[in-house]
Amino acid sequence: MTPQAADRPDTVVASRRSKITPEREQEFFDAVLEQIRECGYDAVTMEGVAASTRCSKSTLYRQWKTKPQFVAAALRSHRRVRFAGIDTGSLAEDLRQAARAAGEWSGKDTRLLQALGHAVMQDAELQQALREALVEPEIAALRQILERGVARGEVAADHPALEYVPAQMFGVLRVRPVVEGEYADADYLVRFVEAAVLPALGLT
Amino acid sequence: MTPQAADRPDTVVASRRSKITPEREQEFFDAVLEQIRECGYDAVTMEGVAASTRCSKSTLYRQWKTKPQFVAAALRSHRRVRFAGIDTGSLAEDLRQAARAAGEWSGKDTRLLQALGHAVMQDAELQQALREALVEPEIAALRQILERGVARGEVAADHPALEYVPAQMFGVLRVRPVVEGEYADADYLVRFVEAAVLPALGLT
DNA sequence: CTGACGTATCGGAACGGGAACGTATCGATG
DNA sequence: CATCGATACGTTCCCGTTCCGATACGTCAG
Repeated sequence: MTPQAADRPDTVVASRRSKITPEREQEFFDAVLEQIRECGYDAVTMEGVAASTRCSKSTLYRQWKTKPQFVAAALRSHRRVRFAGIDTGSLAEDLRQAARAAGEWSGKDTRLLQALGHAVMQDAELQQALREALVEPEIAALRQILERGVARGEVAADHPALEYVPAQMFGVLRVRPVVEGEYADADYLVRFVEAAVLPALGLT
Repeated sequence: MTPQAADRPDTVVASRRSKITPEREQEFFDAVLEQIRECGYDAVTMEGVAASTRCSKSTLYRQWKTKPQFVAAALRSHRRVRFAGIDTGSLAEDLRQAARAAGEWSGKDTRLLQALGHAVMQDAELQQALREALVEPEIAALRQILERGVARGEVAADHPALEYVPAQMFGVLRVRPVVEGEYADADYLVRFVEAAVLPALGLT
């Protein structure tokens, strides 16, 4: 169960009949995600991605059988946890930092989530890829922050507001564009945390 | 600037060479909105709407020039304020009632908002129709509830949590399906109001 | 180590198939 | 006699496939 040269034969063993370097692959992924953000999932075309990356449709279809699979692969490559590594020793400060981190999110991934929000209901693989890439890691990281606060005794483990914190953060993030017409930036989110989240948790 | 019979000549002046009664028209609107909820905006077809209402495509295109205009008309006909008429004399109770009202929202209009969320970025008329039909009236009604609470002295007019209440309500409403995998029902929203919103406003 | 050769992959382009928009025709009907 | 429903049509668009020449990688002889 410890394949070393077997599963990644490219860099060392070389050969690699595919001439697509990981960097090149990432260009494809970046391009399709960008087009999704701009035009929505349905409006994205393989031709468009091919054109914008100056590759051919054949190349894309050689690597991924179908458009949803291609998009799902792009999403999986996108997995990154932005709330990770936040641990200041204070729950209030952790949440402020999380808000700040989420603010940089704002434009890019919020639009992605928005654009894929409904397309996801049609394709199970897409659904799972989206959750695993953008939603669950962040939620889990946020819950960890809260649990550490509970462990330090800053909040009671059964405090009723606890369970709503992740939904609140993501909710405000996603909904401000609709309600106020502009994306939620770091400032807005930090103010929100201080005005609503912390007081609800009893952290003054 | 006060055309009365001119812009709505149908009901009273009647006759109207169009044989489409307002009830029939509403059937078209209901059908297209339902299909949008199920399949998303892009996947909705005029043929599908025609089939499901047993009318012909020609009939639809005689009344509305294009698909976005048709959908926009359907949205405009959908305008209904669900938070209106809430006035119990207590801010906390008003907010609980609003949460309950929003819970019935949940399935139908949340899915609609989700499905149109990105299509709206392409067509300005759609954008405006969606905001006027589903978003602004509810926000305005919610703000009125808050203002009455301020007027009664239940909350300070400059309480920092005030401005975030609408975004919080809508945010949690829209995001719970993504975070927890199920729609936000009335119970969930009322618990949320009591656990998070009211404490943040200092209403115990 | 070097240089030529075979071959698999690449990019380009064209193609078939299908779906949906929007138009047009036509008979039926009230 | 205008409007309805049905149907067929032209157009456009995109998915996914296929073919072809060009290119560059990997290999091996010298």
